[in-house]
Amino acid sequence: MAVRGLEPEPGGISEQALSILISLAGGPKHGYAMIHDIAAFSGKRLGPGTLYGAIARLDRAGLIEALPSDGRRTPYRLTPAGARYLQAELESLRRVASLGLRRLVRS
Amino acid sequence: MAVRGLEPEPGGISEQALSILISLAGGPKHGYAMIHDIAAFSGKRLGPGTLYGAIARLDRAGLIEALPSDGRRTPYRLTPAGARYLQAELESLRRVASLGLRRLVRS
DNA sequence: CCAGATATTACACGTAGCGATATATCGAGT
DNA sequence: ACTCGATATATCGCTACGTGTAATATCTGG
Repeated sequence: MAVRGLEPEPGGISEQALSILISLAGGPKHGYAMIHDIAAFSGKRLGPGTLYGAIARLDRAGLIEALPSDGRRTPYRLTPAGARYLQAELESLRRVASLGLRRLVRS
Repeated sequence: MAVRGLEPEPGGISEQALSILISLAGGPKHGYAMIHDIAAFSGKRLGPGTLYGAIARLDRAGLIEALPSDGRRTPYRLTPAGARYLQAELESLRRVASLGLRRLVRS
């Protein structure tokens, strides 16, 4: 990661936290719904510890924010800063992944 | 990460460890050379603690292996398992990054 | 021959990731 | 109405990863 302290920049965020942002890019969701969404598009199922821990950190970092809760569910959505951050991160990721794949075919 | 225990699969690996694999996909390198290569293609400079820690874990996991050292430098290369793992990981990553970007433009 | 780049090792700290566990509520079936 | 499984979140503790820093040694250029 890190979202160390408060800034979204320094070391990047973990793949798990990134999954949360991607999930929220598809529209506001509460935690449990993210688990299913993320499992659907990435095949990886986050445990509750990972999920709610990461949500709390992303919230603190200002990349996501809570919407009014109905008591049982607390939905979250991307903040504008979160959307900007996610886009930059994904573009960089896609670039690096493509580079790696090009290197692999050569060898 | 993880490379938890020994298996390459369970939770995926960190972005830093992935950078090492990508760097080695471009040919065998010793640690210090990886730092420069990774900085060149990703813009992120790994500290020695991060780098050599991750190298040790990847070696233990069987994704990379050491080549004969000249005493001062110890080069590493991808193992076949490491190459297979890297390819699967990068393809999945590129898929997910593209999905995230598609979701972003819609909103 | 001296300074800076190269190259690696070791150590300690903070914290993220994760499983396990606990708790409570909702919906479907009987 | 009752039960069972799915839904939904909170919390705790362990492991180990990422990181900076410092120490060490060697090679190279001026």
